[in-house]
Amino acid sequence: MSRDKLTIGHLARAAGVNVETVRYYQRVALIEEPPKPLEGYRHYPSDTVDRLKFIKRAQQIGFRLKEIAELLELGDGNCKDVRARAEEKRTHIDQQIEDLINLRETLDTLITACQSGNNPVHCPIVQTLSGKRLSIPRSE
Amino acid sequence: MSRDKLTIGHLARAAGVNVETVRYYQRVALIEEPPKPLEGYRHYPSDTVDRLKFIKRAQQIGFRLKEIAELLELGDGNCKDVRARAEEKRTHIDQQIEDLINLRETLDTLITACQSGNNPVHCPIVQTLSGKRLSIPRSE
DNA sequence: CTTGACTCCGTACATAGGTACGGAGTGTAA
DNA sequence: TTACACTCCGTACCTATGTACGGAGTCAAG
Repeated sequence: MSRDKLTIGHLARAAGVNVETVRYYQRVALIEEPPKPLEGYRHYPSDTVDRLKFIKRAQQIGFRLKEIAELLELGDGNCKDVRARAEEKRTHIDQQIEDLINLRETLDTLITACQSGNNPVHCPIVQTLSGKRLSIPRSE
Repeated sequence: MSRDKLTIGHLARAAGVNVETVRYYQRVALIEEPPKPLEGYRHYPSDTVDRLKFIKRAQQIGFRLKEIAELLELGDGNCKDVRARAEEKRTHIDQQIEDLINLRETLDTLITACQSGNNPVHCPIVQTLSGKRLSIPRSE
């Protein structure tokens, strides 16, 4: 399997990304740039399609490119290390969720005050942001 | 009240921000740059301290500078409009929370598979990201 | 009057993840 | 063979939110 050689355009279409994105990933060493033949275009092994899809999937579940690069280096056979990364990620996501929930509560408080107060001259939200009322939780 | 005139350094310290940040806010028209006197330094009204603090508080509850600029333009006395912005923001935060919760579940599934499977050669996480197992929810 | 701290101003750099452009070379189908 | 699509390559640009730098001017204390 995986015998085809692709040009960058075919590679990009196969993986569902932009050609420029492929070049960008080469620049940041996420994928390898095949040598340029003396004449003609570069040939990409079709494995690279999988690698690109891997990258996109990992991005979707919240890894950033730097982390994905590490995952790819760990590669297969380092299950424990990979799992550790995923767990770190999970902890971080958890914190983000908590922060957002706090934020939502603050907004709710403001919105409610705004609806009930109905003071057209001194909007409670503006008042609060101006530091004259209520309190804002410290940020993350 | 608010009769003092401040130099940019005093302004920045009073508001708890960096001098460069003040300049930046001027560049993006979030605060006004007072005219430069023929000699000496610019004088900032101390109201600007409040404005800077407003900006920082609004940032803490999740508004970005562009949105804050809009809030400041709406200003006081437009309670309904301000509330509408806050509600939009709330809706968006809600969506973010939902996305993150989905993401967390996906990670949990992967982590669990990784712990129970314990296959050192084919890490379930790597397998999944390689598109050979399970499924990843589409992103936001 | 000198020294040190501060301001002014334009510009570059930083992060993260790309996108866009322009000119030159190449591949291919009619 | 000509036209058109594609590649190659370097570079600039984009969003968002600032930070850093360097040289010149200014202010205030001693």
